[in-house]
Amino acid sequence: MSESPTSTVSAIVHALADEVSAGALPAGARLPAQRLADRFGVSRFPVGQALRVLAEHGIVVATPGRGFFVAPEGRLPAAALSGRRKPDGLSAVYFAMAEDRLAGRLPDSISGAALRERYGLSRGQLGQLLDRIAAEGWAERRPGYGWRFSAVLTTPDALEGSYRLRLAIEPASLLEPGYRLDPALAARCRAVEEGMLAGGIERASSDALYERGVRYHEAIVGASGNPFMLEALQRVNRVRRLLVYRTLVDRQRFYRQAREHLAILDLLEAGRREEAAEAMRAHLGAVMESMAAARPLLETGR
Amino acid sequence: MSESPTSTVSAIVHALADEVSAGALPAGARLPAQRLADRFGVSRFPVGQALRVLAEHGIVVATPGRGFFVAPEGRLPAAALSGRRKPDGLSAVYFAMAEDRLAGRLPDSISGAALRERYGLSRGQLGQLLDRIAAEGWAERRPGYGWRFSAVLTTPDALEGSYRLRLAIEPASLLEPGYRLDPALAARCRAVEEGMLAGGIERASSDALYERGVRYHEAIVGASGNPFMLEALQRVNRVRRLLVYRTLVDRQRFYRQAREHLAILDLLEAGRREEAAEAMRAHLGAVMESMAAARPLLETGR
DNA sequence: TCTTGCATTTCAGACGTTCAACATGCAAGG
DNA sequence: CCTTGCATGTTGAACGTCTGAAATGCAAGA
Repeated sequence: MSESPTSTVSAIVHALADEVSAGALPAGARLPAQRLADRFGVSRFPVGQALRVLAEHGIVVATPGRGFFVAPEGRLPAAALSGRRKPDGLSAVYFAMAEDRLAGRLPDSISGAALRERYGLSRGQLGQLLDRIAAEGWAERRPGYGWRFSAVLTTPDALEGSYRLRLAIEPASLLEPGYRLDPALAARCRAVEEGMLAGGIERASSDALYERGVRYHEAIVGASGNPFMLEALQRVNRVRRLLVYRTLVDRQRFYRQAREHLAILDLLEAGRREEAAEAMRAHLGAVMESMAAARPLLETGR
Repeated sequence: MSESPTSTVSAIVHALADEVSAGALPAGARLPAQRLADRFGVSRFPVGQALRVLAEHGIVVATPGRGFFVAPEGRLPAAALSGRRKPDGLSAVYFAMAEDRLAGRLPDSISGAALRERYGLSRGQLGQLLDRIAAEGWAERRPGYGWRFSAVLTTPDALEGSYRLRLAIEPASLLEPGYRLDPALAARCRAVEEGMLAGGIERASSDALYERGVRYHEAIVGASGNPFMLEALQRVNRVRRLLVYRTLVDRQRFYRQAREHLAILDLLEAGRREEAAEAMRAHLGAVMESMAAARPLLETGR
């Protein structure tokens, strides 16, 4: 606990905690470092560190000289650890910047030095951040010095445009030859949606609701096996998050969305893909309409 | 001529050379540095350098103390300069790397140091390159060290998948509300296509043919005003270039393409967008079929 | 033989420095 | 008055160094 785990190590820690917590790794299961290393695509070194961290939390037990095993009473601490991932520090700045920008607190044009000053970033951090933002399309380098924020995202049309792209891609993805929705994945999606209907919508933060929707749609489109379609959707979703932050969410409409998500899953699992595509079209159209109703909120600013 | 022009300066040089060559800037026109600087969004400094370069080429004349003017006989050297842009050094490595990868000369997994060694790159250069490649989706950082090339692009399906994304996006873009094709842009597109039919197809390199097609489609989709659709198309086109390099082009089919391009322009300018969308669908479908016929070539490797 | 634990080697990111390129203010001239 | 030319201040990218982290090889033990 004294050490601050690096990204790789903590990723492994959380992945294993998840599996123990979910019961995928039963108590007493052996955990050979080499096996785990292969699975995560890393060497045994960070795996060993991760196991030591897990041992400190009582999730696994170390038998000196013989290896690591899942602790008999490991599921509880695993569940505790599984929840709280440390938030990326840079992401916080990213959202702060997006918020500042959308609220009009950042000028159209600004130098990198000014941004570093404002957000307290090092050179490298600012570089990463702005590269990411530039890739998402809401800022670009100016010739010469500095950066220019593009006006695209501040217009109310932007959100609508993002939905129209989804309307073009998502139904089409369901009709891709070779479409195959993994049953296990479908079951997980179904469980999430049903959990939402059974009270989850009230409990979840609006951030979590957005995440859930994104994951559902990306899973459905990803099953098409067309990486270009999936990537286009992922990109538009990353930007859409910024826009959605500024709309008030009507929690009621998430019930309808969840039911529609389930209906689409039903159709897909029954192999009725044309109907599923039509349902997806209707679903997105409905979401778009309910969004258009909330549109005045966008224009008033914060 | 002795100096090696920086990117900003050479961009201005070529932009001005283009305008002089096209006759947009008539002989004797005055070229105030401040005006040009505002137009390009930079300061007077690089503009002054660019003007000096143009003076060396005889495209403009400097009247000491009074400023720069387009040279009476400036159009010829301008046309000469307008053609040959200096190719980005990093781009050459990029294509070499793509070529090596698609030909199987690069392993699935490789460390950054090995890549730097192989292509003679500095740390920063390799970073830029791999970030770009990662953004395009054909390589990704491995946890730990090194990079992993994704298998996606080496499969023959990839090219087909890229067309199916375009098939979803492009016709839809023509039906976007607010679609407006700038008449001047339409005229330029038309001129290019007609030039192609009138012998341009035989003269152009296959690289130029690809460029021409991309520009046409991106112009058409860009007129939708939906930045998400345009960006999705641009991204898929960047990757598609790599795949197309490995297919043999049948020059004959470009005649048919050019005619279809013109027919779509006709429909758009007549405001018959639904029909244009349908024609675009048919056009892409035809291209995809002719590509499928060439598919065995992809599988044999170089 | 397979495993862990340790030591060595390799690697890439962070940091600070240097330098070329750009912005800007000012003086001089048409 | 507007323009150019020059001098000064600012910015960001390239380079080299350094440090922490990961890969790898090897020995010991179950």
